[in-house]
Amino acid sequence: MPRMVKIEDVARAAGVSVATVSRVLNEQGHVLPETQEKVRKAADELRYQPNLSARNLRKNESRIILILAPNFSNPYYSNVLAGICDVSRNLGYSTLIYNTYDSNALDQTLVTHLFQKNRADGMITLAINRDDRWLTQIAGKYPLVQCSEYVEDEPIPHISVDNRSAAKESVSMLIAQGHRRIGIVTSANRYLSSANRMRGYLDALEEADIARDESLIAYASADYSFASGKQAARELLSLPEPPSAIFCVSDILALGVIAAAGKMGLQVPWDLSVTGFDDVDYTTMFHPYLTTVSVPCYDLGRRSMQLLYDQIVQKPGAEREVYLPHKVIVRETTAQYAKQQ
Amino acid sequence: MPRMVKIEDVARAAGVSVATVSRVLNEQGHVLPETQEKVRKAADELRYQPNLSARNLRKNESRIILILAPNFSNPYYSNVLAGICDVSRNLGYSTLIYNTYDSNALDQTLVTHLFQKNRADGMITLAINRDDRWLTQIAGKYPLVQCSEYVEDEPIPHISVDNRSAAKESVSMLIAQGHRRIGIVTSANRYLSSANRMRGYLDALEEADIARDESLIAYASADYSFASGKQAARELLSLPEPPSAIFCVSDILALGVIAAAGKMGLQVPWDLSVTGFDDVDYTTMFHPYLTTVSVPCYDLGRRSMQLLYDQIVQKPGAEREVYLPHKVIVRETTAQYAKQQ
DNA sequence: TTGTAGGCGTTATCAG
DNA sequence: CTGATAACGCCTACAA
Repeated sequence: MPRMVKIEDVARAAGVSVATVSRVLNEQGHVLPETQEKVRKAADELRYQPNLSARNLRKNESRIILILAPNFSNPYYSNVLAGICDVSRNLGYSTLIYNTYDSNALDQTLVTHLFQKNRADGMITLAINRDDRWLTQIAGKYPLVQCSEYVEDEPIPHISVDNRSAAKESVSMLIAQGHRRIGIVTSANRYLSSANRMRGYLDALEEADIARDESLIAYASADYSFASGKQAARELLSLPEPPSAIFCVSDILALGVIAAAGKMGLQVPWDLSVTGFDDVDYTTMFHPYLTTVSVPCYDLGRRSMQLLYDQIVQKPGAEREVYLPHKVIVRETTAQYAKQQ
Repeated sequence: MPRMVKIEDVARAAGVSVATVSRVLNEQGHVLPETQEKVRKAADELRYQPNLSARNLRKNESRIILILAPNFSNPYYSNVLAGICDVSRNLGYSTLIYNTYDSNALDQTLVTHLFQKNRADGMITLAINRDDRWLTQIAGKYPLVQCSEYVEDEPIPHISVDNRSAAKESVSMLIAQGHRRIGIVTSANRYLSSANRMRGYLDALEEADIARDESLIAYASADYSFASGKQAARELLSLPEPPSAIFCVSDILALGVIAAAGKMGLQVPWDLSVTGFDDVDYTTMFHPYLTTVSVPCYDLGRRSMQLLYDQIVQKPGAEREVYLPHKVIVRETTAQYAKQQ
C-alpha cells in the first residue's frame, strides 16, 4: 500500500488546520467561502481520500452491510443482489455476502454472532422462513430489512411483492380461460411466499366456486429444483382425472412441469396450460415462452438497501412494509380450455 | 450499536495489561500458558470481538477486496462470485462488488480511483479485455488477480481454463463424428476467451486438414445474448452450403442457435449438431440437453481469492498463472454426421 | 470563523 | 514474560 495523503497534508497545503479541512469536506459548520475554496483545491490536487478505517473508528460504525443469501446462482437472488450492491456502493457501504445455503441453518445465535463479529451497520435477509420468530429479537437490536421473504405477523421491516394477490390473479386468469381443474405445484419449504401463493391459488378457486381438491396439490423440493418440478407434475398428470392447467410457484418448477408433460405425450399449451412465477431470464429462451408473473427482483434489491439505510440513519417515518408491483404476463404456455373429447 | 466490549475490558477481567491480551489473542510473542488461559477465559466470557476498524487503522489495511464484475445475473459470473465470496469470508475479507456493466468503460484512472477511495487490499477482475494493457500499471502497485479473462501477453496473475485446448477438443469431437463443414458462433467482444476459443476452433480444423472458410464464422453480440445467437445462426444456416455443425462460444448462444434452427425446420441433432461452452445450469433443463464444455466457475472463484490472498500476504512463490481443468460433455445436441441425400 | 487537543480501540515498541 | 505508552487518521468539543 503506497503512502496515502492524509488530512494533515491537505491542511498544510491549504494553510489551515485539520479541523477546518474536516469541516469543509464534511460540510459541517460554517467556513468562509474563500477558505472552502482553498481547502477543496488542495484536497483535489493532492487527491485526498479520507481513511475510512479511521473515520469508522471515530464514528463507531463499520459501513458494512451483511447480506444473508441462500444461493447466488439462482437468477432470482442474483438480480436482487445486483440491486442491493449497486445502491450500497453509492451509499458508501461494503457488502458482506453470507451464503447461507440452507435457510434452516440460521438461528439467533449465529446471526447475533455475525453482527458482533463484523460490527455490521445493518443486515438484509433474502430468505428467512416465515416462522423464524427469533428474528424479532435481532431486529430490536440492529437495523434489519427482510427482502422477498419475511416472518409472518411480526413487525419487522420487509419488502416484497403481494404474492397472494399475484397468485390469485394468475389462477383467475386460468379460470377465465375456462379451466376448472387447476393443479398447483408448490414447494415443501417454510417461505412465506410459498404459503401466500398457495393462499392466492385457493382464493381464486373459492371466488369461482371451485371446490378445493387436495389431490391437485403437489409439492416440489424446498429449493425449487427442476427435477422436483418434473416429479410433482408426474404425480398430478397421473391422476385419474388430471388437471387441465397447473399453477407453479416458480419458473423453474414450471419448466420442469412442461418437460414432464412433454415426456407424457402432452402438448403445452394445447393439452395442458402451465404458469410460472418470477419471470427470470430464461423463460423466453425456449418455446413455448412461459406465462408467468413478473417480479421486480432488481428493484426489490435496490429498495431493500434504501429502506435499510433509512433505518440506519434513523430517518423519521421510514417505511417498514413495502410491496412492489407485480404483473401477470401471458405468453405461450396457457390457452383456452378445450374440452377433451 | 450496543456498547461493545473492548480489549481493555478483557484485560481488566483477566488481571493483565492490554498488551498481554493482544499478544495472546494474536498468538504473538511468548506468554505463560497460565496467563494465556486466564486471558482466553475472560475473552470468551465477555464474548470479546476485536474492533476491526481500529485494527485496520493500526495495521494500515482495509480487509476489503474489490471485485469488478460485469453482470450478476449471468449464471457464469454468479457462480464465480459465490466462490470468491465464500473464500473471502473465511479469510476475513469484505467484498465490494463493483458492477461494471460494460467492460469497455473501465480504464486506469477509474480503477486507480477505486483502489484509493476504498483503500482496498486487492482486486479481482472478472471480465477484463484482452488488450487492456493499462492493467499492468495497476498490477504493479496493487495486488490483483484476473479471473476467467485476462490481458494477453502481460505478466499479471490470472486464472482460467485453457480455452484454446477446450475449444479444439470440442471441435475435434465434431470432426470425429464426421462433420466437415463446421461453423462457429463467436462474440464481437474483446475477451481473450473468445479469441482463444476461435483459435482452438481453427486449430482443430487445421489438424484435420479442413480449409478455413470465413463464411462459416458468425458474430453474436458482445454480451452473448440469446437473440444475437439466433441471428448469427440464421446467417450461417442461410448459406448456400450451410454447416452441419455449429460450435458456439457460450451456452446461451448455443440455445439461441438451436431455437433458430428449429424455426427454420432443422432438427437438432439430426439435421444440425450444436455445442456450447461453460455448462451452466439450464443446459439440462430442456431437451435436447446441450453438448458443451464444463468450466469450474465456482472453483475459479475460490482459487482467484486464494491467489489474491497469497499475493496480499506476499507468500513466497505464489502462483501467477493457473489453469483449471475443463471437460467436454457430450449430451444430446450432437450426433454422427449423416450425409444429406 | 478557525485552531487545539483528546480520544475512538488496536498493535507494536521499548523498558522493566 | 509482562506492562506502559505511542502511534494509526479522523472527528468534534471546546477555546480563542
